[in-house]
Amino acid sequence: MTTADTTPTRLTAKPTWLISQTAAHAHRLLAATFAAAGSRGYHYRLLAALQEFGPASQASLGRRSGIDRSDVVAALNELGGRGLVERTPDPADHRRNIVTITPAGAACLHQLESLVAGVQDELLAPLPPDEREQLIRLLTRVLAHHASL
Amino acid sequence: MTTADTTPTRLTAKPTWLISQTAAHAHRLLAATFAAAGSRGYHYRLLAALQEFGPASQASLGRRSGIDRSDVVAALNELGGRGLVERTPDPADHRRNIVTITPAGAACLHQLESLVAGVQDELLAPLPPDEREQLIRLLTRVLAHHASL
DNA sequence: CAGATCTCAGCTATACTGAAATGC
DNA sequence: CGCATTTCAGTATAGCTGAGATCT
Repeated sequence: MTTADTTPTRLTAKPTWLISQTAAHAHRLLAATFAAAGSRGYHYRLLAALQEFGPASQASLGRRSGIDRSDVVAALNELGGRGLVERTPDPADHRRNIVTITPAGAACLHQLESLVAGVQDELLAPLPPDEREQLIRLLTRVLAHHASL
Repeated sequence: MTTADTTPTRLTAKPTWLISQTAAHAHRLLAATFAAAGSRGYHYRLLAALQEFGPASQASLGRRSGIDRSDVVAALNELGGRGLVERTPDPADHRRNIVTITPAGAACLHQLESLVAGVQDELLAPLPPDEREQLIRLLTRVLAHHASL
């Protein structure tokens, strides 16, 4: 019993199991990649949102990148400490901070972007291009359905 | 800025994002379902492995259900406290415990099983049967590839 | 001896809740 | 007033690591 143990088909046949296990694997790949670059997933997501839509409030950033308001604070503290973003009070609405990506932040994002692209390729290695597209379309539809409740 | 904020296409186009977000949603559904039944994911996985393969050592259980040796201990403590499993020393190998599912454990698993089936249906609601099969096959292949390294 | 097993203590990332302070 | 924003403190799960004690 020191070697192979089989996983119950009750589990392996279930979509939730397949998705969770695949996500866990993706997370391992991403976490290792980000850690090697001194970052983590939240950093990449926030920088990407800033680059694509420009300066924004923290609440808006959180909604765009799917990160809780509470975790946005901590992640921005880390990014700010590394000089990758800047936080300035919004003169038009004193409740808000306006978060801006710095040139160093854009450079960091650029580097992370190519690393992340490599992970996509590694994760979907066993699938040819057309089946990768199929998988992407199916997952997109599942997500869209649950987002538009 | 109080309402809709769009997610960057840089993120939404990436398989790792789609899979992680779908997994997060699946996890929310499962966690809520398990919590309502006074259990959690690890409990279901362990009970399923016990039912499908019969009594086993903790190490073997962990390998079958993909749970770390360390977490198996805690989860079995909880299951044991509720009388759903029994832990007895293995007379043939004094390092091991033999874990057995009790009738109460089997009943609990039966109940969880139908709840979990409902979650599968809810998660894949937007997909017709043939596309559900497609998604299952694609994910199975991805997982198989990374398992057989 | 090497190696497997069980247990405990602790860690990280993700995701989330509640509440306070402030401002619109 | 209700509501949005930022912040902090705390919770829970999943997935780990390291170490010790015990046994094959």
